[in-house]
Formats: sequence, structure tokens, C-alpha cells
Amino acid sequence: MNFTTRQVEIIEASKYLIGKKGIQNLTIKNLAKKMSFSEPAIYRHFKDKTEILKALLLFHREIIKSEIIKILDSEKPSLFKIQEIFKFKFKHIEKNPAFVMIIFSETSFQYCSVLSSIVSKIMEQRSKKIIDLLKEGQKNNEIRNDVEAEQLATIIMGGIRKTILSWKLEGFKSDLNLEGEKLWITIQKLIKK
Amino acid sequence: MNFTTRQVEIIEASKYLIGKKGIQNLTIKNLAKKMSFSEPAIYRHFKDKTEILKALLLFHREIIKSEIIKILDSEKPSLFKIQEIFKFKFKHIEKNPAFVMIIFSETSFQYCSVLSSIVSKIMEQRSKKIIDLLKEGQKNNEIRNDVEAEQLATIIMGGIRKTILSWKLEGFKSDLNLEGEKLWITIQKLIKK
DNA sequence: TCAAATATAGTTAGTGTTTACTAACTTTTT
DNA sequence: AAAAAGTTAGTAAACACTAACTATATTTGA
Repeated sequence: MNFTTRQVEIIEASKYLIGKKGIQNLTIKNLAKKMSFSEPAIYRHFKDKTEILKALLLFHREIIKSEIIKILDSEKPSLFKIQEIFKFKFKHIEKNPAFVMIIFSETSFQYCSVLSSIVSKIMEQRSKKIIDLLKEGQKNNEIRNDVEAEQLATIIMGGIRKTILSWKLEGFKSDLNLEGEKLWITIQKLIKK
Repeated sequence: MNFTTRQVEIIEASKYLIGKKGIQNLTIKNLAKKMSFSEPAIYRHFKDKTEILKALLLFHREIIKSEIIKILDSEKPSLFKIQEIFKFKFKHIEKNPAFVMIIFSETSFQYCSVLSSIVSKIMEQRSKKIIDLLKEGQKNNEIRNDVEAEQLATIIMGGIRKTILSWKLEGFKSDLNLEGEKLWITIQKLIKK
């Protein structure tokens, strides 16, 4: 997980290209152009294209992970922590629209088992954290316990994804943070005890 | 929207190929092989590849649409109608796993404005119907009205999508209909008055 | 300390494969 | 007779990637 300066630059350039026109815009040719050097130079830093995408996913994961750990480590109520994660997700996407493509990349990566398993692992880990928080909240009587935490997590994560997807399909026009806040108000009302 | 027998056959073959290995498995070569005739023969029935995908999406839309209209036309409570749509979606996907790829095709199609606008229109129409049902339910005091129907629709559709996505990422192992039922029980509890 | 050796990071020019698609011809159906 | 639906053979473009060479830092040894 230790990348050289140039590797990070290539990862950033890849992020930019994917963010602009999707995964199929990430070609070695475009990458080289964006980096303003020749195509073979890319291969001095990454074995092949899959390695670039792998690095991109892992790099992305680390950034999110550290932020979420910070939230989880605080001594706050579970519901508050969920809200913080919620807020962070929307804020992060609004700041890095490029990541929207990566979030919805499950289908794009399915041809490559290495990449699709990374994506599915990331999503699983993310789910688990939300489920744990919800269970904690149920124990502490913050969150209603007449419904399963797993289903609540599905609804929360699904709601986030759907909101981001609609925002994307509408051409990034609406205020994503605002949409996120509206969604949170509803979810809070639904899950609070 | 009137397709010839051969066009429908080609649409079905495309569906099969996409279902098996995703959008990138839909090549003219593979399509011709599956249809057991030569590649240029495809072009006797469709102008180009985009037309095939367009037909696939529209054909798909019509099937779903007619089923949903049937549900909407019945004289049942709104909550029941939502439940019926819910059930239908999961049943339909379990029967046609190929459609999972099409459901999650927003990113795959984004390079082509024609296709991505079709996808986004389908999703918008689908949302609108759910929102209308929810509003109706709120009016009739079936559904709680301390939350916005739009947000509830986001949660419902997001939950469905997330459940299907998890099922796909886990390799279609679990019983999707069962997962759907569990999700519905939770959603019902959350939105009922 | 400084030149030689070496590792690193770039270049040009090219390969083989896959892709969607076409021209021109033939067979089949109407 | 002609329209429709198939064939073979091929094209141009895009793709990931490589061989072989060169410039530039970095390390090392007298």
C-alpha cells in the first residue's frame, strides 16, 4: 500500500479520467496524455492496467477507512456516529465527483475477478460497520429494535447509493449535500426509537 | 417498438450474453456465434450495436411496464400495490438474472448519451410511480406522513437495488426472494402508519 | 571528492489482438 | 423479378503492451 510519488500521480490522473467519462475513458493512451508523457512510461510504474485500477481502489479505500475509523473511535451515541458517516459520504462525493464512477463500478469490473472481489470486499466491510453501529444503537435503546439491523443497513446504504445515482443521472445539477440531509432526516425519523 | 422475430431473437441473445458475463461480453462476434450465423447478418436487422442495446432496454421496459400497470390498475390499498411491485421486482430478477446487469448498467452506458438517457428516463418513471403510490397511501392514512414520499421512495428503491447488488456480488448464492421478503417486512414496519 | 558504474525513468517505433462495421456476392423467400 | 437475409473476405481504428534505445539521477569505489 506504499505508493511512489509518480504512482500517486498516475492514480490521481486515473481518477480524473474515470470521473470525467467513466471507466472506459481510462486507457493507457489517455493516461499518458494526461500525465504528459509517453505510453510505455506508464509501465515503468505499474505492471499493467489492472494494477492501476487495483491501486486506485485500495488508495481510495484507505482514505475512506481512516475517516470512518476517526468517527467510530469518538465517544458519541451510535445514531450520531451513523449520521457522521452519512454526512461524510455525501461531502466526500461532492468534493470528489470522480468517485461516483468508482462507487458504481461493480458492473464495470465484473470482467476482472481481482477487481470485482476488491469492490465486493470494500462494500462488505462498509456494511458490517453500519450493522455493528445499528446493533449497538439498538442495545442502547437509541434505535428501534423491532426491525433487523441488517435490513436497516440495507435501507441506509441503498438510500445513499440511490440518492447519489439520481444526482449523477440528472447531470450533477442538484445540491447533493442538501439531498443527503433530507434523506438523513427521513432515515432518522424511521429508525429512531 | 415493433420488432421482427429475428430482432427479438437478437435481443434475447444479447440479454443472454450480457447476463452471462456483463456488457463487455456483448460483442457482434459473440452475438453472431450465439445466433449461429455470421457477423454481418446482424447488421441486416440492426443498424449498429447501439440500436441493439436501445432495443434491449426498450423491450425490457415494456415488459416491466405492462406488469406494473396491471398492479396499479387493481382496486387495492396503496401499501398493497407497493408490496406487489416489490414482490414482482424480486421475482422478475430471480427468473431473469440477466437483467441484473441491465439494472446496474448506468455506468456501462454512460459513454453513450442515447443509452444513458434511456436508462435515466426508465428510472425516473419508475420513481414517479412509487412516489405517487406513497402519496396516495399518505392521503388514505395507510402510510405515515411525517416523512416525505420522495425520501421514502429513495429508501425503498435504494433498498431493492442494494439487496440485488449484494446478491450479485455474493455470486447469486442466497435466496433473493427470501431477502426481498425480509426487506419488505422491515420497510413495511417503517413506513406504515 | 569525483568520475565511473548502475539503477531509474523516460523515449520512439512497433506488435498482435480485438473491435465494430462494410463491400460485394449468393441464396432464399415473396 | 425483386426484395430480404444470408455468406466470405476484408478494413480501419483502438486497444494493451513490448523491445530496444537514451537521458538522467544515484550510488559507489579509488
